[in-house]
Amino acid sequence: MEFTRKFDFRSNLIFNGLNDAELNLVKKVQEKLYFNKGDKLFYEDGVPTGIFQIVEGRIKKYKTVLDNQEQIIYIYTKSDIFGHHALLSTERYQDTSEALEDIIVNFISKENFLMLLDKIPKLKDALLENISHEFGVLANTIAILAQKSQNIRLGLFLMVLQKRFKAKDINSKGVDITREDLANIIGTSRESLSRSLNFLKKEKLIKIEKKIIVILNEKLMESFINQ
Amino acid sequence: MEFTRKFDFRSNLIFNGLNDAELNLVKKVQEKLYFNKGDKLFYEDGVPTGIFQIVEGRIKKYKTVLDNQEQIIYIYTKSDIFGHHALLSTERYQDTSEALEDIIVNFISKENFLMLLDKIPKLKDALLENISHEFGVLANTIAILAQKSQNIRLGLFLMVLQKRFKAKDINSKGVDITREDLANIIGTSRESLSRSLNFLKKEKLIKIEKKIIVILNEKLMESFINQ
DNA sequence: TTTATTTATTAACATTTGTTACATTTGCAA
DNA sequence: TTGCAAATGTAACAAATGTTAATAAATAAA
Repeated sequence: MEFTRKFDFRSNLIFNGLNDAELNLVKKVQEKLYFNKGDKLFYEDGVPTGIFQIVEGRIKKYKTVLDNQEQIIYIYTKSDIFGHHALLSTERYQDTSEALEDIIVNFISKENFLMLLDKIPKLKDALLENISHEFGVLANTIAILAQKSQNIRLGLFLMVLQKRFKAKDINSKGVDITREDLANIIGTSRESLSRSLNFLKKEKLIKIEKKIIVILNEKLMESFINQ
Repeated sequence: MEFTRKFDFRSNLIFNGLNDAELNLVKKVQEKLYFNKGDKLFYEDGVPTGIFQIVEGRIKKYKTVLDNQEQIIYIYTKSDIFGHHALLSTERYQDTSEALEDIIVNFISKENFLMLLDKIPKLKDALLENISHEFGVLANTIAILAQKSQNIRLGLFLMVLQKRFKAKDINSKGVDITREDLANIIGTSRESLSRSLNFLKKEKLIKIEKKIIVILNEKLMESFINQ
């Protein structure tokens, strides 16, 4: 399977198969919401309120471990849909989602979303397909986190993020993300992450300009990751 | 949320809401299959053939990383259902499933399963609920693997496995699993796992009898995990 | 601008984990 | 049983990562 697909949720495709009438139904119940950088759209253990689709900006979804540790599960970008898992599992939110910058999202309340599921049968199929795919993405993530060294984990997630950011934002110059967040993606500390960034720089696999990390040669990086 | 539930797929509940007529439909298309220890029920990258429910025995589901590394994603036990993700995501199998002992499974072919989905609408809802829940389980797993030390990872997965094995098998005396498999669950080497097992023994959190690992005091182990 | 505050980097040292090599135990077949 | 092969355990050393503390750079506030 293609590299990107193995680590990408592709949740933006959920509404893809709908016809115009069905899309109008969706649009009718969407509510545009604005959040500031650092705002939390929902909290771990909170009661699910609805689902979100990003119009502009990025959010991080993370789990808190013992109050002082944070593990980022995914960085969502423009057009991605999230928050549906908790709704469909009839459990509480399993994670927290927080805006990485000022963002705009389309919100659909739980009641409206369940109504849509009722009126548009193929939506259920699309969701089944999407969540099953996302399950595979998390399984891939587990394998990488558990089996790979820090340098390789970093290289891999930098590839994933650069491709994702460039696909969603024509102006993206590379991976612009705080070191703290990047450390919480690959499961290490800020200090130790710095060391790994230095290693990749020394190997001429990346450069850093104004804190933005740029992969210099994707082919080389891929062979580094697969070593 | 309850400790066990956070790490348990609960896939055995998928057929739970069905009435007698619907259950009969399911039974009619189930085919009993026998596998020997070490047999593989399906392979990573293989075309999905159908779904499986364990009648007797256990299987491990794992991903292969670069031919020489193996990451176990889950240990399935009696009554668990698996193999549905690949079918629903319309992708290839994302992992390999292998019998840990001689096993019996009920198999439902892809065609029959899709027929069941068509004839029993609530089955789709049950699957949506289950896979959404499983998504949360994998997210929890990621957080533990990425954020916790080896000793704590070991303690936690021993708890999860002991509870799972005892719930499904009245005769279970503890965690009976090869060291290689246990290492591939917590993401370490056999040698290093030995060291961690020794540590837990020294702390009087476990004992090992005839290779079977037994947690001596679940309360104590829980507070160790949450330190 | 200047200053304050946050964020990032670096270095030194401690701890954990990986690796290699070998010893021991266990399970199974002859 | 006996002997062999596989699985498990141990020890010593190497490498990777965690941690603490100090410095530097970038950003926000005055």
